[in-house]
Amino acid sequence: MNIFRILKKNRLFCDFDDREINKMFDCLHGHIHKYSRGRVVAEEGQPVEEIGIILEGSAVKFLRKPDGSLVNCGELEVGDMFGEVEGYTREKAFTTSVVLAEDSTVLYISIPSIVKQCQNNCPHHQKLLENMLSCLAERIDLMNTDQKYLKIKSMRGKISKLFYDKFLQQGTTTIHLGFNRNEMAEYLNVSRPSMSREMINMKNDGIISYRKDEIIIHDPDKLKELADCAK
Amino acid sequence: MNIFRILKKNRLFCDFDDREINKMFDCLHGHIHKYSRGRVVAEEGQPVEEIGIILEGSAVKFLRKPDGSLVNCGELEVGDMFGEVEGYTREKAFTTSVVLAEDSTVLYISIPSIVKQCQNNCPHHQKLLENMLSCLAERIDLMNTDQKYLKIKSMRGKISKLFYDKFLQQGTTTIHLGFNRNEMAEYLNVSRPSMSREMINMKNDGIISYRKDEIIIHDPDKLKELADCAK
DNA sequence: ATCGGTTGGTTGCCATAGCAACAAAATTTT
DNA sequence: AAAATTTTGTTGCTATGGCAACCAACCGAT
Repeated sequence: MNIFRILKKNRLFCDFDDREINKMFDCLHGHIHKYSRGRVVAEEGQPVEEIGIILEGSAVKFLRKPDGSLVNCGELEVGDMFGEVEGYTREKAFTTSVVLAEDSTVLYISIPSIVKQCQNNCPHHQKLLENMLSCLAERIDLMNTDQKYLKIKSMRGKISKLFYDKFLQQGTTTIHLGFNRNEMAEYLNVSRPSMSREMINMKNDGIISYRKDEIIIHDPDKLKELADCAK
Repeated sequence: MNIFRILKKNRLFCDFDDREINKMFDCLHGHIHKYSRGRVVAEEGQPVEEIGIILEGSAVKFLRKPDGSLVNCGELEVGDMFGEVEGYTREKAFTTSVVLAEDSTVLYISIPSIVKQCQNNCPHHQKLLENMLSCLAERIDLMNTDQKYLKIKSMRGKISKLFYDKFLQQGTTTIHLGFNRNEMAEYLNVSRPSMSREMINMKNDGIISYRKDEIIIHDPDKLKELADCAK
């Protein structure tokens, strides 16, 4: 495990070199824990003490519904963190529980030490701070995007906007989703059969064709129009 | 206009006293502009130079759709700010346009100076920083809430969750919405007639009754159940 | 090759919510 | 107070999408 390589996947540390990260370790009161699969490392409603970063393994975020059932509401992979949002709210309480999906290693760093003046007068500290702000700001950006899909009412609109956005991102008429059908349906908050049905319609209309994860866009203009006028 | 009183409505400055705010004015390169109604103070896609805070007047946020039409996507009142999210993303570009709805006064503050070490070694600076982090973190929290409503598929589920949340917030079985029907329908992303129809059904089922902005909850348990099992 | 397991495709039926259109209050303006 | 405007209630019709259920294809392991 190369901890530096892992941390550079994280928005907080992405633009630091190994020496700099090493130096900051102390200021941030970094410490590492190993856990086995199934361990609950964050409990919904409980106070957030530190920010956790997954170094090895993976985790699932859960929301506890009042009837006691758990709803999966996201995954954490290597390099992902938890507690970095709740840690800076007034409540400072976890809004989800985090359960390790496999044996995992977690790095913890102190929340206040990111904003506090560094005693060692470490010049990287300010950069870290900027990264934390970016991290939150960009998350807001991302959530705005997600909301757009949710707000579109028609199936064709949702699908078109998703495909068109991928088209713009990837720049080719053959796009890769990075979703299987179930995940895509869940992301768009629709049922898989209904989504499938509409994809067939769009295929029949000559707008797209597809095979598994690969979508071929035959009529980008039409797709754009559908994506744009979708409310 | 009491600028201090206004600024204290803002999450950034809410826990400072007048003297402290005054002192920070320089560090933040604060400067004030007056504009007349209709002035575009932020243009979607353009770089964010500073954070703006409305001191007098109000503004509307717009998204420009590709066909050129503008979609209202939020209002700014006295004490609200704009650019505080985009200013900390990598792109540093406005994601919406901000147009003043009346003659207005705007206070601008510098974006980097919030994270930079204060030359005057101003002790309040760190507090400000924490507030900025809170501001973003709490926004994420809020957006998570909004998303919950959007993800619920049934009309009754949406309505029930909204009312039940208000019930928990306000602590009384008679709640005030702070929405008219149009706004409520827009917030829930549904059509007003359909929403109205379902509210009538719920009234007939003896769960609620209402008159304008005032909702009386007759059966909180039932409402809770509906809100909870809503997917 | 055969067997489970997963993923994707397909269908019919039905409840739901959108929409248009109008009616009735209620509130603001004159 | 009357008029105008906004807000809310009401309705019928229809398109849409959820759901259950099933089939087909694919994939990795024995």
